[in-house]
Amino acid sequence: MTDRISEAGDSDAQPRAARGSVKTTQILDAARQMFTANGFGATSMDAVARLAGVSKATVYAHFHSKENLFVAIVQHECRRLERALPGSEDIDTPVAVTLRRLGHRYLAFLMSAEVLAIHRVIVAEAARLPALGRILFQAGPAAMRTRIEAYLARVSMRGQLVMEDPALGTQQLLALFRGDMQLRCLLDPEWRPPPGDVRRQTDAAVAMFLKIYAPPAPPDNSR
Amino acid sequence: MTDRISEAGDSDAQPRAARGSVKTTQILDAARQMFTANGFGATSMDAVARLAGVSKATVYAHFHSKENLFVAIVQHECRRLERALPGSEDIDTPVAVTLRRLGHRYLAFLMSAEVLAIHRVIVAEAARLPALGRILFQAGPAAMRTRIEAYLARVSMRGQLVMEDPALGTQQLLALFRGDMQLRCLLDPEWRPPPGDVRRQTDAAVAMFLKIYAPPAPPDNSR
DNA sequence: GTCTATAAAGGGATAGAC
DNA sequence: GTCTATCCCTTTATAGAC
Repeated sequence: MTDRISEAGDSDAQPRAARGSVKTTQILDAARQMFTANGFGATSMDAVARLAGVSKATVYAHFHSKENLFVAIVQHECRRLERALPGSEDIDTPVAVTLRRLGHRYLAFLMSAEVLAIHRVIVAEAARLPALGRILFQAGPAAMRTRIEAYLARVSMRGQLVMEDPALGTQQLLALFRGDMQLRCLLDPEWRPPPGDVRRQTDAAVAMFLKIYAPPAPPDNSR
Repeated sequence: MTDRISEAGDSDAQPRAARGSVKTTQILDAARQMFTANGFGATSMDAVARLAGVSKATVYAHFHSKENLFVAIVQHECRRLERALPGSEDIDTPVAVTLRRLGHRYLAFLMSAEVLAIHRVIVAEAARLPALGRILFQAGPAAMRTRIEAYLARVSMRGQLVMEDPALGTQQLLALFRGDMQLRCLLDPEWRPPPGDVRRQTDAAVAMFLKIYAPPAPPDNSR
């Protein structure tokens, strides 16, 4: 059990050397590739060092241990992910259009190779590093939920939707977007949604959502 | 990379010894515990042998390799899971009641420790053993979908629901049941849904579902 | 900080006796 | 089939020179 993880990992997952140094970047990049491609257990520090073009001792000079490096990677990826989340700023576009566009971008994001990879590696190690899962959940699903909720609350206030509980509505909308596509991609990496299915799924989700939450008799100017 | 997996694994994941033998059962049981608790990479054959109370050579006498043993475990668990899926047989109970009960059992099932564990270990190794992911998806989500779809089609034929596309309706219903609870449990093993949330979520899902698919003006005899 | 070389430990898998 | 003992390899991590 070489890759058993003792605790919640070192609290400082920072490189010991200068943060922006060239080698540090090379190591982080190589580690990201290896960890997301092969997972924690199947990635050796030798392989990381080789891919980064440095010696193994250099890797250890920058990161105390393998777990330390892993935590640094995950935190780094979470920051990237959070920045890449689709927004929904256009308040004047018809709600249906915004929601469809949002769903499309959300699904494309969720099922991109990078996001699936980070999900996989987190799920795999979550039992031994619970803190990482929480970090990812906050940076990903929770952040997304907050953004959508704010948007839904805003258009509700403007009377474009009738929604008592924006938190519930957000959960429902995102769940309808996802369907089982995300889980299926995680379980079967060779599976990809058939062409057109993403659009069909988002359209069906928005249609269902609006049947519930659209105001009683609005002039339908969304299509 | 000792735990890199070359191919789709041996096609026969059967023990070489008699199937029902006591030692075989002990080994399978020990391996299930270790794999689901620690994942593939972090589980050593030594540990399995020790927990099973046999020697390592005996383990190898029953299963050609570590991957072989892993595949056998996953297949075994999938059969167990499929048998444990909640059914929906009572055709005369009001639809709302059946759906609420179904959702409750579905969520309890999805978030049981055993199901989460097998999901985790599959997601972790899916990149290297894609066949396993497909097997689990067929045994789990796909099988569940088929059952619900058959039920929804049946009650639709009896006029208790108005639904053009039972496949779509099934996807929507299950997605609403899950929300983000499953993913959150996978990412953060220490997180559990707050008491009452499961019921609230299923009730909200059924309410939304029926607002869409209930017949126009039925005598509401479900509550 | 960075390298080469190596220590120390653990892993999967097998030989050979019974 | 089952055990004990062991082979052989990879892994993490470090020592010591520069």
